[in-house]
Amino acid sequence: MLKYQKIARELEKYIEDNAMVRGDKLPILDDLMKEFEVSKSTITKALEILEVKGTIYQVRGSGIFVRGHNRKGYINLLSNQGFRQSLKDFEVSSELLEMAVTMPTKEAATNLSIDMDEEVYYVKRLRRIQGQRLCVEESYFKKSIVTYLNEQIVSESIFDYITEALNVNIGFSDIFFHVGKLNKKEAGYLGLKQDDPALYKESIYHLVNGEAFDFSRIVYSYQQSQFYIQANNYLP
Amino acid sequence: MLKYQKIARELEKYIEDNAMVRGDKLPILDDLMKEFEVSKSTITKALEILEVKGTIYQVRGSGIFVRGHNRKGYINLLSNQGFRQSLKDFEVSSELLEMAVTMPTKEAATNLSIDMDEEVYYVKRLRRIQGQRLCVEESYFKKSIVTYLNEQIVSESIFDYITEALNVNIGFSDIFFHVGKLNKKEAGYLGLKQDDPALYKESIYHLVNGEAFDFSRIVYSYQQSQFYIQANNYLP
DNA sequence: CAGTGGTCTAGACCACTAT
DNA sequence: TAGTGGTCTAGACCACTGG
Repeated sequence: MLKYQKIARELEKYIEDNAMVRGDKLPILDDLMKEFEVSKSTITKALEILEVKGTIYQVRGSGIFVRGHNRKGYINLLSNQGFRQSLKDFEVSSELLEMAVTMPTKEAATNLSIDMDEEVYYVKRLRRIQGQRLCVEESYFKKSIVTYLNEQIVSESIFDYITEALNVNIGFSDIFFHVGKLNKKEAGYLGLKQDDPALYKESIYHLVNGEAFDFSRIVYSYQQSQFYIQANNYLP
Repeated sequence: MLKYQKIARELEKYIEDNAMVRGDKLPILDDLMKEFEVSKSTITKALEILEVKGTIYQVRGSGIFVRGHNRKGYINLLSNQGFRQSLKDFEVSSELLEMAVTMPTKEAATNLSIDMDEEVYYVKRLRRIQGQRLCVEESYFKKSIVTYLNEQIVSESIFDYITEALNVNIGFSDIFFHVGKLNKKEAGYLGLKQDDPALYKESIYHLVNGEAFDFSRIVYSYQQSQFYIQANNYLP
């Protein structure tokens, strides 16, 4: 593991362990350099990661402070490692509805930039949060990248498996969403009524080399879904 | 202006001017260093900004490539400079519904971390996109930071004014959102029916020193609002 | 193996904050 | 004005890609 990654993780742990909250001050740069026995740039890089993630903010001439927010029950929209990170305090479960090796739909093929005769894993799951139905997710994984899936894997975190067992490096993702009305089938899955509001989210995940490997479409129940994002303002 | 900011902007312009699309290759690091006559780290910093913004992605051993996406009509959820950046191809207008110097609501006071007797500017606007009603926005600006507003400013981009004329440096923002059903009043503003779906978005904007200065609550019409985010995956 | 991006260092100097 | 974070440099060495 890289030095700056390790430092970033340890600082996150430090914040967690000391139950630090918004506005609390972290040690100054000089002390962090001495503590971790690295150069200033390496500390800076670690802090930058935490800044981008929304964990801290730095104020020139003043110090390094904990960010975070104080609303409970919100899901981090950008946390793509399943829901593990943002909902670690919640009970999240997955019910497998369907799984198959198949050809992609036209929509999936377009979003994955593949031909319609290239095989994909299709996975459909109902996800619950603390027993309540949260969303229905349909995913298409390129079989050339995600070479194997089974019921066991799919009922846990697919992304953990992909990154750890298959050693796939995820680079970036494009997320699109809009609000709409549930159709009858969707409403059935979520235990709601037809025409009830819903959030529709489509994500395209890419490898570090830019190749798309996963297209997913999620319909969130309007009752359980509250999201947050922590943004930074670059380039004034 | 800082060197790396200038370089980042010029590279954005280069991509734009050459109508580059996803997958197109930019000059290699070495050439960029020579072209801009700066050190490797400075180029790296500029590229990092573009990477975080979702403009490019870098592949070790291969090159620097244009990212971007190809869906038209989507709003960048993280673009907080009004809608200028992401919707520059669209006609966006604001109709002022209400403006006053007043005391905050309890909700606004909480989110801004101020007392209920501290003055704020309250601004309520209806925003249109290509003539269609897009959203209703209510904002509370701390008067101690945003010292003056008028109808002219408010009908254009408040954020442009704040950053440029008032010289306020925006640091970061927390964004929360959920889906719900319109009430009668909201539906009236948006030209929709009661109980139609809507996206509710709350944002808290902070200065670089972490002080909250703007709390806003936006209700988006489900018909006009499609959003996107370009995310990066840090720390596997 | 050559090309290309990533990590890390040591240090100079700059810009903002708080007192 | 001392303290603290930000910018920038020059260079060594590492890791991945692709012919």
